[in-house]
Amino acid sequence: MELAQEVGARLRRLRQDRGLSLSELARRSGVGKGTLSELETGQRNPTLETLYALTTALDAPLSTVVGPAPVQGAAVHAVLTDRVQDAAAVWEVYRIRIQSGAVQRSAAHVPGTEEHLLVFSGTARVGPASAPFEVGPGGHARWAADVPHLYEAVGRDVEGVLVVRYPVG
Amino acid sequence: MELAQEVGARLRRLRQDRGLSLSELARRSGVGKGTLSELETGQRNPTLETLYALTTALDAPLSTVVGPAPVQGAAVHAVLTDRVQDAAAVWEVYRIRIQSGAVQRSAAHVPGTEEHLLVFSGTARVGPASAPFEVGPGGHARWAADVPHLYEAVGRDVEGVLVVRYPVG
DNA sequence: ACAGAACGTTCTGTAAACGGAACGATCGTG
DNA sequence: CACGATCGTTCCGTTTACAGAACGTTCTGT
Repeated sequence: MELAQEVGARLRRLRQDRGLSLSELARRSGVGKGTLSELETGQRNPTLETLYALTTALDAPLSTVVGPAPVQGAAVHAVLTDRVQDAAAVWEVYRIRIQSGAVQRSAAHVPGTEEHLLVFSGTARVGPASAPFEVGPGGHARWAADVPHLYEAVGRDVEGVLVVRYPVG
Repeated sequence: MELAQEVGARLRRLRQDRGLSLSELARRSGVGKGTLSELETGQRNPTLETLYALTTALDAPLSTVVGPAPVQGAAVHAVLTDRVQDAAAVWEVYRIRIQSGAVQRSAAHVPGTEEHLLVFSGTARVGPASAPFEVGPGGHARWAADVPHLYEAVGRDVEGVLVVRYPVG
């Protein structure tokens, strides 16, 4: 998808999630109504100032509209917030939400891959498919991800941070 | 600092870190040399397309130039990558680097505050000032931060993720 | 059914972001 | 010392992102 279209779609979604009309957001942000309409439909290439005015009025960080796209699975919704590489390994940090009512299974990753989960809220059932374990709010789990593993929310949805480490190469 | 100036300064720094001349980056990114010069000095309000062309040529995510500013302390360098709030608490996720050769001390935070550290590389000495402990690569530590605590790198610099949880109010 | 208001889109004139050319400054190199 | 190459800045004509007006459409209330 075209960059401007992607950003426009995210803006529109963000605005609608907050129940704002296009006219109302235009008023609050000081951005022209016409400008906003064309931005949301991907017909314009916004300036930094305009994006900033809009995300501020929407009470969202700029990264919400320009950041990487979320990864969506059966029960897992994740967005990459950081990525670090050193001589031996790559670390990827995801903001993760596990939705209750479904189980997400993941195949084995490259040998040496390891995952960490830090739970903010809810209780998760994660780890190797053969022996998963539960982690509650404030808890931490670590498991080898070079075997099949799964993610599941026990009861309410789970919010947290997932860190994946895999060897470089 | 003005937004355009802040972004300009980050672009300049990013380019210089890679040892590129302004002319060379202009050539690689397809962005006009004059445009780039004025951007870096904060005299222009870049469009999304221009920012994208530049960060792509610099092999950096867009968030590097539009993301939040780093927090710098005696030994700790941290940037906030995410912030989540629910009914009971606020969670802040930081990419953290602890530089060796200095100890960073932190006063007690609000009661109920808790910190987690996930170490990517290096060995950290962290936790309550009265009883710190060591965490190596791939390790995880958790401590109460409502008492004085400290951060220190043992040997080489430490890279990792720091998560701070504090009660809402 | 008809006002009136609010919605999102399209139009219009202006300000400014763009690429590229011209410029002086600072290098190495013969 | 020239000479050419490359640096970053300033200038210029074109393109386009902007704010605001004008527009057709969809509600809501009397």
